[in-house]
Amino acid sequence: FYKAGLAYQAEIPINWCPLEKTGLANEEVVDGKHERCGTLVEKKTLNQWVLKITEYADRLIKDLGDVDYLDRIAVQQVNWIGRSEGAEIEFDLHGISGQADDKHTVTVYTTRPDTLGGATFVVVSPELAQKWLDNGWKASDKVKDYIHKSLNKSELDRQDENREKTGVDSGITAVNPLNNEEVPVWVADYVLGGYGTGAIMAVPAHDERDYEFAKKFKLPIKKAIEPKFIAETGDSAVQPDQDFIKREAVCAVVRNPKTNEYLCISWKEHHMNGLVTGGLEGDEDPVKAAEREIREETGYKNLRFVEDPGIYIHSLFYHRQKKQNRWARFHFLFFELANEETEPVSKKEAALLKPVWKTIDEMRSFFSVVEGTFITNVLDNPNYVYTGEGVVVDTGNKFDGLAGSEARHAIVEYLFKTNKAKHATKYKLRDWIFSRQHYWGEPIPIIHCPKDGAVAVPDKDLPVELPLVDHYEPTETGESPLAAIDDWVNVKCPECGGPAKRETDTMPNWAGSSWYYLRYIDPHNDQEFASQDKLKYWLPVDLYNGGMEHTTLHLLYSRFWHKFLYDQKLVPTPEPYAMRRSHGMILGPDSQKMSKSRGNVINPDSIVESYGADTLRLYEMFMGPFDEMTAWSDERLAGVSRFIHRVWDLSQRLIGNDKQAGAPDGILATEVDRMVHKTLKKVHEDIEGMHFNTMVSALMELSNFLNSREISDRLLKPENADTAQRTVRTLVLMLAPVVPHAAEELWQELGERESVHTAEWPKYDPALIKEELIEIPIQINGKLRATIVVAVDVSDDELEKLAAGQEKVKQHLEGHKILKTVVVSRKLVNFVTDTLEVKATN
RNA sequence: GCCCGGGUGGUGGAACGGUAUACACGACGGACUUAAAAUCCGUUGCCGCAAGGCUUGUGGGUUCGAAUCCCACCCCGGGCACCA
Repeated sequence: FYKAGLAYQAEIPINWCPLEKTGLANEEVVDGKHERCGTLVEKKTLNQWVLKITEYADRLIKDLGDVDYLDRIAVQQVNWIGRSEGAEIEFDLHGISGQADDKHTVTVYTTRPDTLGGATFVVVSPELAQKWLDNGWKASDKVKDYIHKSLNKSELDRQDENREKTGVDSGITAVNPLNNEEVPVWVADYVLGGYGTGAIMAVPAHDERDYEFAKKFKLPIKKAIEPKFIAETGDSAVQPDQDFIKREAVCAVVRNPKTNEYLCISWKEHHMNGLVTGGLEGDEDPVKAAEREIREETGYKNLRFVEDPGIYIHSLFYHRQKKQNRWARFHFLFFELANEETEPVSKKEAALLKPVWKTIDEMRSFFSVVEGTFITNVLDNPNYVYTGEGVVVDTGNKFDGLAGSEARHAIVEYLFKTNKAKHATKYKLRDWIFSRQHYWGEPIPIIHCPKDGAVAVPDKDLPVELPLVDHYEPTETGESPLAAIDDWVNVKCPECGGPAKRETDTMPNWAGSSWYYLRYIDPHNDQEFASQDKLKYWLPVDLYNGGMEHTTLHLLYSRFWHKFLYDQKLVPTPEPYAMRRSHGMILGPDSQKMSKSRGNVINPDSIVESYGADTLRLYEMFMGPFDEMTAWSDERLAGVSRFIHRVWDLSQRLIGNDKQAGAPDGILATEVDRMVHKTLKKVHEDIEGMHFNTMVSALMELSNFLNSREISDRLLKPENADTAQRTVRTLVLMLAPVVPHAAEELWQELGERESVHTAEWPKYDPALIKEELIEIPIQINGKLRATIVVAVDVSDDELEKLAAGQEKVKQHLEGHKILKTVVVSRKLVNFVTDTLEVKATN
């Protein structure tokens, strides 16, 4: 990695465990404590080796398309990498001296440049502010104090604060490049130093975090966009090839103060439910227009105008009566009912729609218009912040009317001309901190020379092995314990031959686990980690199953590592694992996670001791879907054990029938073969789909079938020995994957000398599975009323006739007219009658 | 808060839009036994003597037909979490 330019050293604040005196990876810290020892974690800045996994971020996302991972695993990987597309925008700063490069600017990262007009302040992270201080910014003591305190906050402090935002006015101002407005710059630790540029433009009108901060510190809130909703489904979905007719309109929110319900409208023709709305005629006063619409549509005439909160939304829909695409800009106006007096509504309106009163909760499920959720949110929450897409307003007509990505693009392009903005892509994924200060772990093969700097250990001296020591206690300084071992540390520089020192940090556990599967392919090779031929033969790994706890870090590191080797032409595939699945967890008998403190731990060894490994294995396969959690149950375990005994006894009896006299029972053979091959098909498919629980069910069903009095009596007759032998062989082969030990013994008893596990997997014969008779359900109005058994090749007409002739069916059809008959070939018959009413019961 | 899963009998769980509750556990009844365990046979979604009715978290929708598809909501589990 180092030679390829993908490893570097940096001063990095890390989590430090004061008890074990070692740096910790983020994943070793839980709730501010070291996961292993429970010690409170501290912050410490150390010089660390780091691998540039972020350079592979895009490929790690894109190549997920070429592999078959369990959905949620792929999704978790994508979320963890956290790619976001946005823009970097530069604000000029006033009132700062000595900032980096004397540029006196701050660059912010945003995914929403379309909301730039609503940026009423800028927030920089304490980390960035500290940099400014280092570069000579003369901040007030209060500001310096805040920066200092936030940088020294431990993980626990950060979480303890319950997310109450803190911050301080820096005294600096910034110029919004879109409208040249001068806005204050604040320092606050809700902005992360490690993400983006470490600074943001705050748009309180369209970002919940900024809104919270603005509220707390009484900063201005300015609207930059008006919500835009497009109907994409249902009756009013916009027609793709039609222009939009734009209308200014009002939307009346009418509350009945007595009941706290709101006046809604239900359109009769199409399924559309919303509020009272209407177009503005000419330069009509909006309040007047709203009152007129309320009267016309609902008849309520005594209204009290409450307020105009300045809410406008854009709603794009298809107007069915007018047959046109509409783009309505609704002006929301709030009214209360003075009294419930109404006047008659015109016939025309009454035919179209009817008024209904709904509470906010009822509105949620009632509304079918696209803006429905927005309306209930606004009514429900006085602090509702709209963060969705919208139409840009208030930019002096430069960008007004544009929306969404079009607006974002236009604004960035415009600012790009004056070097004030550019498109940028950011990731949540950070580079991989690769240093540990343990004794254990692979030593990082670097030699530090005062003259040549960090030099890679020459290939011929690899691998660097850990020295044998009596003690490997940690040191006080944060250096690896290896630093104290002089004759190991002190070496000659491979470049200049002068005195130099080995790197004493070691690699994390993840290092080895990133590529162990490659070594498994060729474990005795002493020339290379594996031969190219063997790698070509075996890679990629066909199926990698592992716990969910390794679906982000280990899996991501491992894929990165493999891709690096691929780039170095050391492995033949870009991805290590073709398929990735994950098993669920087995919970204790109390349905809780197993843990010593709960005392609900099941020890597999004791199960093996009392029931045997076959029972344990089969039970685990049977207990539930492979990838879901299930609670342990001793009773069910015993049930599985009983099954094994039954199938064992059955097999013994079948094997015992090796006499061959008389004419075999052909009907029995057909029946048994059909069942065996049906099971074979199911078992095969279930193994492929990893549905092991139903695979075991199928085997149980087969066993029950063969054990039934009717079948087993005949199967044990000497003349049917061939059928018995054939059956038991297939049965044993199918049992082999789930009860390997018992199956192996039975296999030997069948006279085989090779292992059952190397025997060829049986194939099912589709011809044997074919049924001659099938059972057909007969429904009336979708309800099962009878079943009939018919020949497989029955025609639809015949089927209908047979169905109609059934006694039960006749009974239920009596007095009803058949409106329609649905016949699904060889599947089902459904009679639809004139009424769904059922005969009254007395 | 966001992103994934999931919600079906007393229990674990089955079910290409087409007979809901396969398979197993438990429970109940019976056989064998002096007795118990083990084993074997039978019954077992709920209501009802029955005919029949009801039932897949809740409420709507699509369909001849929905556990399954669509919308809204509730609950449980997991992951991420001030990522702009």
